[in-house]
Amino acid sequence: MMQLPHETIFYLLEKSMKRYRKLAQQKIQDAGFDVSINQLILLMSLRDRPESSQVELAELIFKDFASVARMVDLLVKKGYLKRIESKKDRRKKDLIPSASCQQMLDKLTPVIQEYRGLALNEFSQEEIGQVQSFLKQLIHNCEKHSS
Amino acid sequence: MMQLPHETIFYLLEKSMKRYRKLAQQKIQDAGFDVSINQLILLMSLRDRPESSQVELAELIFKDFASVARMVDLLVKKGYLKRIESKKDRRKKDLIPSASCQQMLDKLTPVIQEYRGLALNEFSQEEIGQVQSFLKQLIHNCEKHSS
DNA sequence: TGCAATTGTATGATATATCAAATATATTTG
DNA sequence: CAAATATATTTGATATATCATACAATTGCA
Repeated sequence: MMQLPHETIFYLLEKSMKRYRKLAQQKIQDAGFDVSINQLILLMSLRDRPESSQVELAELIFKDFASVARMVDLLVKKGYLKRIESKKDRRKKDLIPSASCQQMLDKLTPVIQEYRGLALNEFSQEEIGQVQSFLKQLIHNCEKHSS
Repeated sequence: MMQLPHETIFYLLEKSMKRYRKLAQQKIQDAGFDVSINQLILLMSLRDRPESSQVELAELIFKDFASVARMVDLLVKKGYLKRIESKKDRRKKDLIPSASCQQMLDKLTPVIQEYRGLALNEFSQEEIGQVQSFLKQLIHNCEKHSS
């Protein structure tokens, strides 16, 4: 007897991510900004580690190199990033945030804190910590059994 | 002071889903089948509720109507489903699994149980239950604050 | 009954995910 | 140093996600 997909914890994981992303996207949009959560995460990660290559960014945000390359394309088109050939390693491109990018990130800080808080409302640090441990173990299990 | 994206629980959620899907997809492929996990979940849900409309399927698997319509397209092309105009409600299409679909689902049953088991290895029912409660509350929180 | 609102599906547009392959540059190694 | 290998990015192809729109059929209600 097999559990149906929607009865398993995996579908709750998926559903919770989707609901969270929906909330986040809506709050970002309500605040008047034209970035997706994915793009925002990329920009925040880059702000934290300005030297990151696209490969490093991809690892940091669990995305494929190809996805990152295309997200950077879009962010360049939107005027939030510049791609400049690196002098140290000419395979690489330095990713330079524009002034409008910085402004946007600053203005979005309270928005991000708001939706994170709404999602995690009423949870204790202990609870969150327990779930985090669980997820880390789950990730470890999956990685152990897939190349 | 704001946590960086990759320090939050949301990124562990995202990462764990990706790792799990990767494991599952690989096991399905190793078993010699040409469906994605998404397609498999759709087919399993449909097997459980053969009368489902595409709208109901979409709700069941947390996907958009448009996604489901396109997934059904692909499954029809692959020969796993037939779309037949419903007699009761001519807006609807009845989704009829082919014999090869049934066979595939039967053969995949142990595969699915295997990768679920690998991912959840060493967790107790209590732990899983706690995480499920957490996720349900998280989903509820997000839904409460987004339309 | 007849029209308005709703429902089920399909499609278009764009963003992202994933795999594979191409290209350019760097690094290693014989 | 030259050739093999590795790394960083880009691009192509296809699947999926999301929003919007379109259209047909159904339902609800005046």
